[in-house]
Amino acid sequence: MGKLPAEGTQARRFGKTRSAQSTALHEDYVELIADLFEGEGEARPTDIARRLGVSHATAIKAIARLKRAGLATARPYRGVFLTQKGQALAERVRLRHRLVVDVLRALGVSSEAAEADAEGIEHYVSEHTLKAFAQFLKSR
Amino acid sequence: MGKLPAEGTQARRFGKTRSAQSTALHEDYVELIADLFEGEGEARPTDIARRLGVSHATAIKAIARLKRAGLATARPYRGVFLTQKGQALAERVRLRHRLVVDVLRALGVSSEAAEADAEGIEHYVSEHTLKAFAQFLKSR
DNA sequence: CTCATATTGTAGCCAAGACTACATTTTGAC
DNA sequence: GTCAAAATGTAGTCTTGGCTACAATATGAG
Repeated sequence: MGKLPAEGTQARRFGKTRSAQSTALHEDYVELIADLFEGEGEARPTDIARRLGVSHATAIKAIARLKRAGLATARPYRGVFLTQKGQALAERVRLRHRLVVDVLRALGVSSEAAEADAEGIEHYVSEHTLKAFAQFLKSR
Repeated sequence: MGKLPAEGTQARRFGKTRSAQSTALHEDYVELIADLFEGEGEARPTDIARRLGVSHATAIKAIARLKRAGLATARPYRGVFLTQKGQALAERVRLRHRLVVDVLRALGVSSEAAEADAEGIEHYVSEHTLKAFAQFLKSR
């Protein structure tokens, strides 16, 4: 880390994005695991992999990273579970996702496109912007 | 590549995002190089690195990837130039960036947050959504 | 014209995220 | 209860994007 921009001539964007990238995948996995729990009652690596469109090996490695990050627990052949921290993250992610989708739809984006785009967009919406979104939806 | 989702039970989001990830950095670099050209008349690796907040070595490697992707050319110690393809991409990216920022601001997001968030968001806004954004801005 | 300094380039390392191929467990049919 | 099939896990490889450390080239003072 370290070495913040400090911008020379024409201060501009860039900066945050870089480190945020890492978080996005965690968020996707956690969100999906919470989802599977609700729908299926359990979250198995194979289902996770299928839903994310990756190989099961990839999913398992990602789950290992979730464990390292303290977001999930998993015993061999016994499925994946979210820790409290993981569940909290899942909840936040879910609210944010819904908010982004709602805003997009309010702007005239089709439901399908809204869902699809939100999946990418949601990871980059700051708290500030999130609040503005909520405000906008309320007052219109 | 290959192996598209095909979704089992409750078809949901995910899918596109994965491959789009790779494009985002290319877009950032191309956008910045175009920027530097306008502002400084040239795009040097060190400036690029400073503006992106990465080491110059990282920037140089990224530039090599841009060259491989046919977006830029660069002769040793002679700066970086965008190909036609690179310039076209830069233009598209710039328009999109502006549109995203304008929409965010229209929704009540502060200029600073709009600029910052747009940097991440813009890479995930589809053509469809872009059109909706333009429409929204026009008709209000 | 020389030489210190700044810029640029190269090499080697690392972690993440993805894959395929192979090994191990579980599970369910029989 | 056995055994094949499905699920899960492990190992090894690749690319990307990042870093530091070191080498090479330009540039500008003098």
